[in-house]
Amino acid sequence: MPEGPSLIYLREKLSPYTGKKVTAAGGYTDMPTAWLKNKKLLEIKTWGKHLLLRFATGTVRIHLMLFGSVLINKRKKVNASFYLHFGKDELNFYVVKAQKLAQPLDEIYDWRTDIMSKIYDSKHVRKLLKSHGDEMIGDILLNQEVFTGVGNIIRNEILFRSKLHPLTLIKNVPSAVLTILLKETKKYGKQFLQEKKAGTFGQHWEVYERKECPRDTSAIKKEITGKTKRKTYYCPHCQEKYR
DNA sequence: GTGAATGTTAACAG
DNA sequence: CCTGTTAACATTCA
Repeated sequence: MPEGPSLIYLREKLSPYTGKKVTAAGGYTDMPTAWLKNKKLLEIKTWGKHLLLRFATGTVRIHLMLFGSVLINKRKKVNASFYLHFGKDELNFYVVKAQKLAQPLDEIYDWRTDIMSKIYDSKHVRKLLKSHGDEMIGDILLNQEVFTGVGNIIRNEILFRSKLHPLTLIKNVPSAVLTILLKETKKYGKQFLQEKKAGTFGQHWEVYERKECPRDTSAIKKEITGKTKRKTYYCPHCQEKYR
């Protein structure tokens, strides 16, 4: 479920509950839940892969990690790690991490790096990249402080679409290529969201889980690259490694 | 039945 | 202390 665009979609599905009052809250999460009773859900926000449920006295931050899921007015057989009831309606969160945030969200989060944010600022991201010159582009794309909301699928797809090799050092990425990458990040994020909504997600991957490069039919490589312990899919033929 | 996966981090080893 | 590895997560899919 979770990369930045999935969270936007989730927020949309939960939006009817903004302004509604919580009648019960619980779950096996470590987070205390008693404080939520009779509180009105004021706002739902996201920061990358964080779902933020804001109440007057604090915010619930939910992370779906790899296995998380959310059901509205439905239940699984297993217990929810967190749930909220709004009268007859219920939101059930499974295998999620929930945490209470006390501070105002603007003090915690920099919205400029969130690829799905209205105020996403690619110039700012470019500036952040300067201090990571000796790291590899494939690694930095999963750094949530820099590319907030990018996950492994987005990472692989935008590297391919930018014809950029994951092992390229950030300082060696030509400025024009970086511009393309930043543009593709935003663009593919939008496409990801549209496909989620349309139910066609996964049908248009160009490199992720593909065997063959759609540009030149050469073999796609699948291996752990860089420091991040995640599988990288790339075309060694058309994704250039700049030195 | 097995292994891998859209993620993160605490715990541990060296 | 710093750095890297591993396990864990009331999972789910091919």
